[in-house]
Amino acid sequence: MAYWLIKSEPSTWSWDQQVSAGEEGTFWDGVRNHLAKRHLAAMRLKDRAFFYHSNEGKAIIGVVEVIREAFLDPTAEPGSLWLCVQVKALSPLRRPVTLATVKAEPRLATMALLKYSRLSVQSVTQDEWQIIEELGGS
DNA sequence: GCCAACGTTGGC
DNA sequence: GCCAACGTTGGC
Repeated sequence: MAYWLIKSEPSTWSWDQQVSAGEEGTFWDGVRNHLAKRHLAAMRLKDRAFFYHSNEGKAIIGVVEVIREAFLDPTAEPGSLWLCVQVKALSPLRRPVTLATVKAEPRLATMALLKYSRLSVQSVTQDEWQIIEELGGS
């Protein structure tokens, strides 16, 4: 199983909204960056992703599961090849892991979140995943 | 093919 | 509100 991190501004799409979407989940659409697209394409059913609130919140707040692998993003211009996946909320972290906490943890110094702060779909290593789950209280 | 201008993202 | 990082656009 692979691990990811997806970002959303809570004013656009929040963790609470993701939870409200329930088992059906939602299309994770609107990604318009080629590296992010490659990550979407590499996602497999049952992969997990951290849900990160950017701008307001600045914290990893929950975990989602990939419930449909990459398909053409219906919100993209006709003819373009942007992709999206479908995800559903799995569980919140008991304690959100803030950006400050990630920065303060030496073992997370190489995380994409710090290095490529503007990338909206990032991959997460298994080590990073476990450390963040620990920090999040699970 | 280079690079300046500009728009967007996202942290502070 | 500012600004750094980065992607895109368009003139040359």
